[in-house]
Amino acid sequence: MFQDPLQAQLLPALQAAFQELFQHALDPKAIAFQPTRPEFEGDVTINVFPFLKLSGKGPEQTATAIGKHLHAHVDVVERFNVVKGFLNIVIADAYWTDFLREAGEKGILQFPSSGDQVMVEYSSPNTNKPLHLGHARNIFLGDSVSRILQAAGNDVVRVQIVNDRGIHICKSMVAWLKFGNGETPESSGLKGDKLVGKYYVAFDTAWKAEVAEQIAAGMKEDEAEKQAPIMLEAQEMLRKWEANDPEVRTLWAKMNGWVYDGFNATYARMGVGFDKIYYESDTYVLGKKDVMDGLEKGVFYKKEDGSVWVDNTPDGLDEKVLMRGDGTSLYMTQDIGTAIKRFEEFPGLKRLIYTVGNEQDYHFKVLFLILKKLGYAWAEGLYHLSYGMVDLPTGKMKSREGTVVDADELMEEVVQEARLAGEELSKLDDFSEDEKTILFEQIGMAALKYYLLKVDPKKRMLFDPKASIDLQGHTGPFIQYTYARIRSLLRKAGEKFPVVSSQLSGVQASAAGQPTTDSYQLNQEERTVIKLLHQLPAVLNEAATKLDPSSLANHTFELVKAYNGFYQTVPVLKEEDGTKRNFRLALSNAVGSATKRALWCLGIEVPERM
RNA sequence: GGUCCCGUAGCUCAGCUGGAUAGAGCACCUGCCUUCUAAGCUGGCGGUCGUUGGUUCGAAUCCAACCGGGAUCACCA
Repeated sequence: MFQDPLQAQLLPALQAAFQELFQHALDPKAIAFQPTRPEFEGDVTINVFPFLKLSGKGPEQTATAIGKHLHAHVDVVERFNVVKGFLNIVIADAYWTDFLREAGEKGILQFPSSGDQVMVEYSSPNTNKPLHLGHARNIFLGDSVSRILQAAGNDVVRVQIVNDRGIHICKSMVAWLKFGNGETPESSGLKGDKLVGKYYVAFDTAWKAEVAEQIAAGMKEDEAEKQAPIMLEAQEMLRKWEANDPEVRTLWAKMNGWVYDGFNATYARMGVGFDKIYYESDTYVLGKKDVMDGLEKGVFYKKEDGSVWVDNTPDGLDEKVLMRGDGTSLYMTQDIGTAIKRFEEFPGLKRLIYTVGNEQDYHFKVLFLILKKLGYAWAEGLYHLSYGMVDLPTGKMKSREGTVVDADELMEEVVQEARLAGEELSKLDDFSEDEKTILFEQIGMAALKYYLLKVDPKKRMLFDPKASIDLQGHTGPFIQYTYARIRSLLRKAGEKFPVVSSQLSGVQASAAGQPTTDSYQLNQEERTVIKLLHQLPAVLNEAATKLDPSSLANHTFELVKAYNGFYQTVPVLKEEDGTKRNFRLALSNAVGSATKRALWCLGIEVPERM
């Protein structure tokens, strides 16, 4: 469990002060430390309004008394001032310089191992069509949350469950047999998932034509939709699949194989991976036994037609069917069985996080409740990482209307845009073509990932194509640029002051070998940067707790923004005072390392130059 | 209709365990490249925090109602 080291010093001191001054105990939960607003002097502010009832004194009096006591008893409290009920505390420079030294030595964004194993499920596509923008939000979110949990000390198992069976893939198979003429990814040059998606669309087109024909011949619409010959073929295909028909199974395996090749190429470019992949063709048989067990235990009940239900009305939900009357399974049946299987396979698992869109909020509420009712203690560790839909400026994405944004095309576009912008700046003349390709890939992907991750996951968001390829302002490339400038600065420092470069991780040694942490006086810009750096671990902790990368993304932006202000106004290499220069190099180094690590948590790479 | 989520600057978003004069980016206007990378930095413009009421010393933040937008409530996945 992470605790802010500064608050760890101040909190007990504050409680002791209050006890001594006013003879009352302060509830630690009632105490809120906040960063002092920039218009006042101070680093940490304590709001004493909530304590007034206990202190029996006015706000100024209370704050002043506490301030004096803290100043007298806590080393790091340099001085304080009181504005109304706000006690603004100035923390000693030595505290910040000590922190910076540690940050340089250890890195601040890797917490000690908790030993907890956490499973994160994300992506989980169907195999009948390529990945799109909606998947991109899911995948970047799941990947980033996995990284954040790892940085916070957890052992993370990344999984996805691929929906590789069902009517959807049969549709692609039927259409491919009818219209494909044996087309393959090799013969067509099409990516496997794109090829299969093409036949899914072809199915839909042919089916619609048949429906229109039958309606023209006098059939009712819903009847025509069900009775269209091609639809009957797809259903027949599904039956054969379930009967293990060898021909159907072979075709199914072949086409799914194409899709996986395509998905893997997309995942590779996204920079994400999985430790284990579940397939619904394996898991769809799971759960029936568990439902029957629940029935025996009296957790579920059976209706006259033989279907099995759970009554969740006492919990404010509805009744839910878990198994059909004919004994065949439903989505819920499989999900129950799959969850149980996972905890059997990974007995050490503490938590299981499902990254799934918020249209399934109800489904997961019911699923988790059912597993609790079945008596599984681990059900407390289940969590639905629910995220909002991605809208386009033109409205909702609809696959039927062809308004989906393809993930591969999207990535290609942002990378091309990065190339255009990069070539224009003509800063990269000495880059080889290969180096440029890598750089533009990094920049484009940073733009895309940051754009999708900076927004609170649970909120619906708008995808503006123009803004997503922006390289300026509140963007991933802006942060990368700051990092590249820091790296450049440090490279030059290494050339000009070779001795210094070996000491960058330590602030303590000046050119003369004298310790400087005790006496170093921070200027305004240094102080601002170092405080934001100091907050970063708490932000990581919050991101890990809330499973929300956006807080980390936003704070990292604030940090590098502050650093840019420092960089612009405070000389580093040009500083003649060796102590100051070393300190500023160490500060730059620490910001660079932390930035790199924070971006890593977002799945974003950093270039050494750009 | 029941349940859940959302509504903050022209646009996109922070802030929401109640606290000081509500922030950032984009856009628009302005200044800064003979000095460490100008993919940067400065300054300016821009707000009845959906509405109304309540709780409180104090509300964008909590509560209620209403308005507007969305999701969900299948023997689909």
